[in-house]
Amino acid sequence: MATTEPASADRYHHGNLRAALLDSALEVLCEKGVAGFSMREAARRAGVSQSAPKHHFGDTRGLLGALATRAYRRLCDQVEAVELVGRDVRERIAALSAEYVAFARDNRALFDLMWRTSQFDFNDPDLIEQKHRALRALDRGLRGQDAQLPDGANPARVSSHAVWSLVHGYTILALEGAIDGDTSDPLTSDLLPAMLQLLDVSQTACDEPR
Amino acid sequence: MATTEPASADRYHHGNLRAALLDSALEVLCEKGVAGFSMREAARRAGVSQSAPKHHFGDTRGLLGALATRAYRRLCDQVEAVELVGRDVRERIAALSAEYVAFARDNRALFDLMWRTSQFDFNDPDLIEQKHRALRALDRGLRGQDAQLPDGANPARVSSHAVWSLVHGYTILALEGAIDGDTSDPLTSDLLPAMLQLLDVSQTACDEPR
DNA sequence: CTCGAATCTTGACGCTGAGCAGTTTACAGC
DNA sequence: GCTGTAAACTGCTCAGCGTCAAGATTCGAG
Repeated sequence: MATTEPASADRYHHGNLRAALLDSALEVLCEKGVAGFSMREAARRAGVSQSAPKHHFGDTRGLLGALATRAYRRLCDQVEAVELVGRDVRERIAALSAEYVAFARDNRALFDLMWRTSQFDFNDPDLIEQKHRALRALDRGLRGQDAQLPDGANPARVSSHAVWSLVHGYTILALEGAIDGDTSDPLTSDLLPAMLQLLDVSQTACDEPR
Repeated sequence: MATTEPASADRYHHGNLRAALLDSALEVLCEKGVAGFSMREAARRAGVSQSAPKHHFGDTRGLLGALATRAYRRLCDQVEAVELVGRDVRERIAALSAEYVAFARDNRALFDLMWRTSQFDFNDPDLIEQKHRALRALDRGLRGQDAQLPDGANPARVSSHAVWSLVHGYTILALEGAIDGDTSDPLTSDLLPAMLQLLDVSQTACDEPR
């Protein structure tokens, strides 16, 4: 549980409470979902009093924010790991999409939390940075063939946003059961690849925006 | 407020409490969001005791479920209204997409609720029916040129699911601020149409599912 | 060693959802 | 018109929640 210290049970100062609380909070979040989350429960599982989290996270929103920060970091890491492997555009996009869906499936409550910005506030600079880092990594990885274009270039942006929107929408709808996709293994499920095939990522589009 | 009866303030039996509670609950939901929703508050605004809702909705999940049912019905009605007008495939899809985004923008808390199935249970047959009705209407409207195909036909399904996924994903990401799209007027904003243009809804796809 | 700052506990307040007993009303049968 | 039963609603109670204030304990710089 504790990362560095054994933290013998009866010490007044925990030593590594912030990390321990994040762990127990994640546990609670996964079990009970965003709606059923409770800060007291997280504190209880970390073996500290109910108001111990206050000093580290302020309030519940702060704790959830810290959890979301960690989630963005992990997603970004996984995305970046994939990105390096693939070479061909379609192949890379397919791999990234599968990774995205897999992340959502394996960290469902966390994935839920990430796109519910009303649950936490964005005063924490670390949160902002990690979120932007993840978004940039996704945008970079999901671009079409003109991936080398400077950041402001429109067509590539449209393309990556389209792919991301499609994958994100599919992820949610499939997990919610609105679409009959097989989320248990998005790699072998053929619905997402078939849909991506409909997206012409090679064309630059925007010739006539209307 | 009350739909049929004036319900003079001091009557023991409200007369139309179920509808009144749905109204006040919607009001609370819009103001406080899904997370800050409170059944007591809804009862308070309807002018009845805290436990009055129990008889009509059971518990909070039941109330939220009833709210979601109404939301599905409204979405379906709006979708069906659009569907009849457009004739050309792309034109119809564009109109439907704009309608979808507009609905989400104008009923944000409600839209949030609709895709959070963990918040309510699906024992209510009315809820199930309205949701299926809405999904079928969307699927019908968002199909490509082969819209006449029987329901089991795969390619049309893939096409409509792709469009829906893209629009749904865009809606969420744009509303969450992750994408710089203009949700204030999805009709004139050019991001969504540009993305839809990338989706080749005319081709039947699925030639090689891999 | 000392003293301030950081960390954690205890106790309290008002809020929430939920269950239970009781009160008031509507209504069908006579 | 009367009565009994079911429906609709109230009031009370309980446990759990987030948050705050005050106090106890420990750390660490000087």
